[in-house]
Amino acid sequence: MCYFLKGFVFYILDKGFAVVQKKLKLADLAKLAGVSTSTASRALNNNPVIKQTTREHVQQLAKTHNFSLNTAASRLRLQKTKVIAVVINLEANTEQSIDDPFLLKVVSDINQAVNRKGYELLLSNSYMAGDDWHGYFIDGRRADGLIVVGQGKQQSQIDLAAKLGAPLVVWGDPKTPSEYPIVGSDNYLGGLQATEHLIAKGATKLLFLGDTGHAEISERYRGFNTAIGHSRLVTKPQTIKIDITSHAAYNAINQLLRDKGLNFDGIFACSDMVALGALKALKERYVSVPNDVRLVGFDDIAMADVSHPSLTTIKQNTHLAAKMLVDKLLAQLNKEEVESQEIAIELCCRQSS
Amino acid sequence: MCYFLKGFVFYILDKGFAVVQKKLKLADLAKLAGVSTSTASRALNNNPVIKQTTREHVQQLAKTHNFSLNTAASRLRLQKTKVIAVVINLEANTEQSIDDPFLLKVVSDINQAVNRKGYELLLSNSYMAGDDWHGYFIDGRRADGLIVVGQGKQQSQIDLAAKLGAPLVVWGDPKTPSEYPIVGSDNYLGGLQATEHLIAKGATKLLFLGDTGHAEISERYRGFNTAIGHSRLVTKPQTIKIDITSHAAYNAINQLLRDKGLNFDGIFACSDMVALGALKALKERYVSVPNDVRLVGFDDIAMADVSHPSLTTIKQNTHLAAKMLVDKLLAQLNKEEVESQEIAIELCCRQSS
DNA sequence: AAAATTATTGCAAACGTTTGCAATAACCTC
DNA sequence: GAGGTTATTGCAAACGTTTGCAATAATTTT
Repeated sequence: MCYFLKGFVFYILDKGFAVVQKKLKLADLAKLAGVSTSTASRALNNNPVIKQTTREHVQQLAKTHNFSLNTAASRLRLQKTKVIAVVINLEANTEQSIDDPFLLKVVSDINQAVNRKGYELLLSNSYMAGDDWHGYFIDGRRADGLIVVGQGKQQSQIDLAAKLGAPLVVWGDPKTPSEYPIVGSDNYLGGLQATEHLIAKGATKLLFLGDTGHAEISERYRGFNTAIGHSRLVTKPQTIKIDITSHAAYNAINQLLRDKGLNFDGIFACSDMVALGALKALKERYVSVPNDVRLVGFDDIAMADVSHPSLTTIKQNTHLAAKMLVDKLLAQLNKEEVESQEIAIELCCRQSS
Repeated sequence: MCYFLKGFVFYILDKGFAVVQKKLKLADLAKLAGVSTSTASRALNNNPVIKQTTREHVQQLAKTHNFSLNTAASRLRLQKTKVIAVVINLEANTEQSIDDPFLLKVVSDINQAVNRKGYELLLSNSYMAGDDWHGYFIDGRRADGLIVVGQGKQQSQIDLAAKLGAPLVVWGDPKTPSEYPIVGSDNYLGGLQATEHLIAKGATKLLFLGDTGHAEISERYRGFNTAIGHSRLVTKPQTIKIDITSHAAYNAINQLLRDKGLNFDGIFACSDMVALGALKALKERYVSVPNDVRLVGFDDIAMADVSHPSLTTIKQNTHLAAKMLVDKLLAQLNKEEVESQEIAIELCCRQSS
């Protein structure tokens, strides 16, 4: 085949030896179809003002020629991008890292939810976006809206972006008062149920493992304390503040056992990774789980089910949460009012308790 | 403050009650600086042809006004996006899912490597991109290049995109002959070392667990068989073909133990998730690891170290691989010739063997 | 069959950058 | 201080869409 079009020639060599093919622009496609650029544009967008047969003709031609619109031009003209930015909001220093399986699961679920709505996903972080997220993403026309994963310890960047008018939603603790919608699990109830479960299983000397500086985790901690308050049998609980990593948990439990011996019989870990780190330390010192120590985690990551003993945990419904996040963001783009929303959690009772 | 600019007025209310601020365009910034648009553009790009003081003045002004370029316009004009698309290439049906921790780790490492080079990351998949990746990403000006994660079982989409001239690199098995560069671990050597290790630890009845239809895994399998060929003690090994998930592995080992009893004493699992699934099944039936069965995985995901017994595995250097992928892609954008590259693997000897 | 209505198309401007080229300003050199 | 060189700036076009409005073609009404 060989086409001549005003201004240039392009070849398609079917043999597969070489394919030199100048990119078709809409004007070229229009010429091939024998219509004006505007008609071609409308035809591709299935605008009913264009005659049915013309629409089909142009669309057919676009398909056979593998035509794709230049999104840069389109975005410039339309002032929207059909892109949603996901910002992983983690403290720069140590702490829970981007490698955290739970966070990645959240991102993956968001990705699916975003795609289902016909949007693309720009994966980002504060390293790229700097401090002024509104400027970078919205003014910069990189995305139409933001999904922030993680409230972080201080929320100044989120607050600023929201104040400047960036459409945004946050994965975090929905009980936090805020100007923007927050979607997340009922962390308080999760903490409560986890701890009640530990107590029901006979634990009386409880240990909380996690970083209460986090909004979400402080709610889980509140639930922990409430449950203990309801019980007469439980003596004064311990709290060990650690980074949200399995490694930190492993070290913390090791040290505790070394220093004070086994002075607890139930652990509520603020995340599954933390629980698994603790579990490893316990097993290495031949502390039986669940006989000597009952253990409950949070998240229900894939590993929870695969570990031995499998991990009792509070399941976070990331799939549903992702859908809610995207729905609320799109509603905002649509100028609707939206509110924070709590996602129900579920106790998954397994072998560790 | 209150600025008057030809055509509109905007206010910045410092009290924080409301911020109504029309987006500055380059022309506005130029006007504020008292220079032409072209000078402003060059100043922002730090073009040395512009006087030092002018450059600083404009840059300063841009900073105080939180100016950001409209990337849509910029991309249209420059014909490049400063975006790299990452395509997760998974079979639609069951199989290894996007939730797989190892894959997510790879994506996360790529994200970092991409950012370090000043590019952004568009996270995508065949659901969005359809069949014609070149058309969608490159012609559509969504990205300047593609990183494909996973060769998939058939590579028609990758081949097509490459043939059409899309700058692309693939995470996969670098020994596969291809028109495009593939970066990945030395899977053959990994399989070889893993299996030699099992044999060295005294295993004689070996079991391979995984899907040999995959390019990478078939290489690991080749290494497995080579190692066995070198040994006199090992009797005819078994191969169980399963999806690359812990669940499938758990079921497979359960069924094998039920049907044939413990007829193996060493397992080479094609991935850590598979190994962990197998481990769980073994522990539930009180088969001791490593005493009765030695177990080696592949990947070295975070869980490998946290499981109990911790998992001996072949570590894939995803961090380095991600850097190589990005470097090679950028080199391609730079019209340089690039080749496939093998990343060294490393045996991580832990408790399971 | 003319007039009025409706269906369909095309013209041209606009979106906000970047850059080749021309123009001017500043500086040297003799 | 005239002529030549260099440093600095601005004009205007171009990137490829989409869309308001005007224009034409097709259809209906009278």
